[in-house]
Amino acid sequence: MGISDRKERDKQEMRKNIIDAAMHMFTHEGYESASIRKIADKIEYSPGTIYLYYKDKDELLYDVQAECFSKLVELFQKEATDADPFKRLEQICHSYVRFGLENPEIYDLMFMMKSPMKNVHEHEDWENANDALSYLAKCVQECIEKSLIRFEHVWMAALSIWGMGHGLISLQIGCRMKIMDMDSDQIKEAIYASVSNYLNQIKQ
Amino acid sequence: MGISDRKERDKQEMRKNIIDAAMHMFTHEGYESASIRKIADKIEYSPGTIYLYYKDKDELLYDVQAECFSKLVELFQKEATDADPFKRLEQICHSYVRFGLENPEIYDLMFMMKSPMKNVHEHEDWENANDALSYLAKCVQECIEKSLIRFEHVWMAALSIWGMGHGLISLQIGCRMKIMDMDSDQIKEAIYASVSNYLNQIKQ
Amino acid sequence: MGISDRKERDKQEMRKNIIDAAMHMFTHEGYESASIRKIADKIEYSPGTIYLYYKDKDELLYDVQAECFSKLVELFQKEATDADPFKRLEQICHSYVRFGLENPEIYDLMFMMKSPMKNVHEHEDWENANDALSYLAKCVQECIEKSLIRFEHVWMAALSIWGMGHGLISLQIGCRMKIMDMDSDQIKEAIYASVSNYLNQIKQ
Amino acid sequence: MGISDRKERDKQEMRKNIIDAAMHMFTHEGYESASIRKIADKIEYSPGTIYLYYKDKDELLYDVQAECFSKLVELFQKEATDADPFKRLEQICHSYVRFGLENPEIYDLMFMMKSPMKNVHEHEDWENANDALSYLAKCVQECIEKSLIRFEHVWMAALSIWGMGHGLISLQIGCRMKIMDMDSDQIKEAIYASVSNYLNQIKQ
DNA sequence: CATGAATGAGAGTTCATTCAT
DNA sequence: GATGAATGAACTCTCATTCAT
Repeated sequence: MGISDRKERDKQEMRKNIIDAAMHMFTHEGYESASIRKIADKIEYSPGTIYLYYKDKDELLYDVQAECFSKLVELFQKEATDADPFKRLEQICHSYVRFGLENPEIYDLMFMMKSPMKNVHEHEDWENANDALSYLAKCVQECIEKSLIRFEHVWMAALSIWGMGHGLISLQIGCRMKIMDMDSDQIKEAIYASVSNYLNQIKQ
Repeated sequence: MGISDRKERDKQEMRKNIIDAAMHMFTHEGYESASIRKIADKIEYSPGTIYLYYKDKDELLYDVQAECFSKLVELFQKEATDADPFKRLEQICHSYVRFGLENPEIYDLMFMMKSPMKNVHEHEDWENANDALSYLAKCVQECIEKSLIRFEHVWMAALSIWGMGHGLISLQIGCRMKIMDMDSDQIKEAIYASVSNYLNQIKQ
Repeated sequence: MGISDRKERDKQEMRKNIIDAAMHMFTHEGYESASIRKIADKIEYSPGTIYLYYKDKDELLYDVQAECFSKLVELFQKEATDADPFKRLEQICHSYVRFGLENPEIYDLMFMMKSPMKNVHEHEDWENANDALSYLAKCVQECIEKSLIRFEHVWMAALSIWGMGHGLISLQIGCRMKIMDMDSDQIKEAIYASVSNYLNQIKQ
Repeated sequence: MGISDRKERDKQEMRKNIIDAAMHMFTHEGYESASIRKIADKIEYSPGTIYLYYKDKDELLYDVQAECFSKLVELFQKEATDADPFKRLEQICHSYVRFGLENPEIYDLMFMMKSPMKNVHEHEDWENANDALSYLAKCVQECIEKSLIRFEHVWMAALSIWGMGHGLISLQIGCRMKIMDMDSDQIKEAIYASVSNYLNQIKQ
């Protein structure tokens, strides 16, 4: 028992190394640099070794994504703690937007790239996102229970709020905000303002 | 005069061919198939020929994007014609969402992929999107002038509406809706419903 | 007669245009930019037109080379005019070296690139270089006749002097002087000094 | 230890294969045939394999150049061994000229082509050439110390001798000797004669 | 005379992945 | 378990040249 435990532990450790290296490449050199070879180089293993732990690149990216999500959850747990559900909702949204704008490459991996989603099959769960979205969903549920927002269904509220936040962030990451006649800082301000404004609109 | 006219026409026609081929590949085989080689193959020309009309792939994609936007504008002009600005706003949103959900690869090219945006430099306009977004902006402006929606600034209203629509569509295109416990059709319904709901929320 | 004369004149004029454009590209953008297409673009003709005047690129380059040589001869005629043959020899060498160091791309075309020489066949003359090298040869001949240099044969003297000058210039143009522990200016000084020194050595 | 040694040996062997193939192509098919693809074909590997050993073509060519230089040094060590420094100098020059005339494509790579020099940056050493030129420099130094040649500075003597030799060889390789009214064999004779004559001129 | 669209061949390079060791 | 050499297919792009008009 002890032996197979250790093996499992070793395996997890190695996976962790791989993931950390990949995240570092994403963050610091852009997702275009995150090739299997370069990740392997970074941890000083051979490319082949990666395939002992992941069947293909998509699977690896899925795990990297998981790690990113746990960072996001940590952020929520640190920054979105107000007792008042609506205020907490505001905190969640603010953290989410900041996370996206400050970590565009990682946000891309989490919410935009198709590759990591290839292994989440129809009728399966996207486990990576569960905790983060539950955090939002629970908060939304409290808001609804206390009639703090103009929604009846939790799922529609959560989806709408997420949609609004994601929409604004991803337009910016994808350079589509160039159509607004603003510089980069102004755009970021506008995004924060739009989200705040939206929350005010749904407040009741 | 006639000659140079014809030449110009021929040139435009060829560009049109290239764009159509590229759009076809996008739509039917996914954006991964949209390599210069494959596009050239499709129109039965050599890869080099593409470079007589476009200086690089990004420039070509930018033009394909333009074509996509003109389809979207056409759609608006056909489907979003109600005299009442708020109803027209609803029509615009509905058309936009349907366009995105029915043409995911093309929507990707228009609003998500980075490549075609590389030739839109800082402080420049993203001309491709002008007409489509003006269509929305004008409608929003009328809504605000007639106090039909709970917004003061045109740009914030337009950005928010676009953000919400884009957010929901792009989450779906990027397979992130897998987290919702619904099948594909239910998700699409949920997106339409969320957008409608949002419009009701901002109605005043 | 008049008509065919004019045609010939026109033809020469066109060739001159092509050559000038090519030289300009060589000088200002490097020989790598001197593609047929770019030359044609520069004179606002089509690539095909070039082939009405030259059977291939090598032939064109040969003509560009001719133009370069006439510049060199002009330089000799302006700067190498001393009545004393040995002093004139010094002037010739100095002008030649300066020409090479100041116009490396053109020097390359004249004395290093293989392409323009492809149309000078075995047992044929390299006409382009005749005037420039005659200028040197005549000067050398006078030097020998007046016993100013330690050579008996004109051809060997001319070949040696040219060899020395060309050797030093082409090593520099080809970046081989990097082996000397000197910066760019020092190297150029060293080249001038070596040539002067050589002339002193052969002086008698 | 033994294992990593073998690995290193294997790696060096493979590099040697690549270099040999490249040299062979240079020698027998001309430098235009020395594309990555063709070199890979020759050793029956895929093009990508080359990039496991060299980061780009310039780096490969630089290594091929190194190999060429070691051949030249070998030649010096075999043929330029006279105890008398001046006689050794004559032997060096003779070997150098013969090497150049008999291996024009390789000489081109060593002393004329720009590509392999791209990785020798400003203020860096051109290591490949060190041994060969030291061989010359040491000999020249002895000559000067024993007052056998009319030079004071080692570097100027070496530069001049190299310049003369290189000038004559490279004019011939570049087909510029076509201007001399001689056939190929006569030209080679003339080059040897000119170099000998030069050495006599600087003898004191 | 001039066009200029088109070609075909080729360049260097990068990638995810495999597999004998 | 780990290696790392090797693959094969793909990529974007450039070029000298041709030829129907």
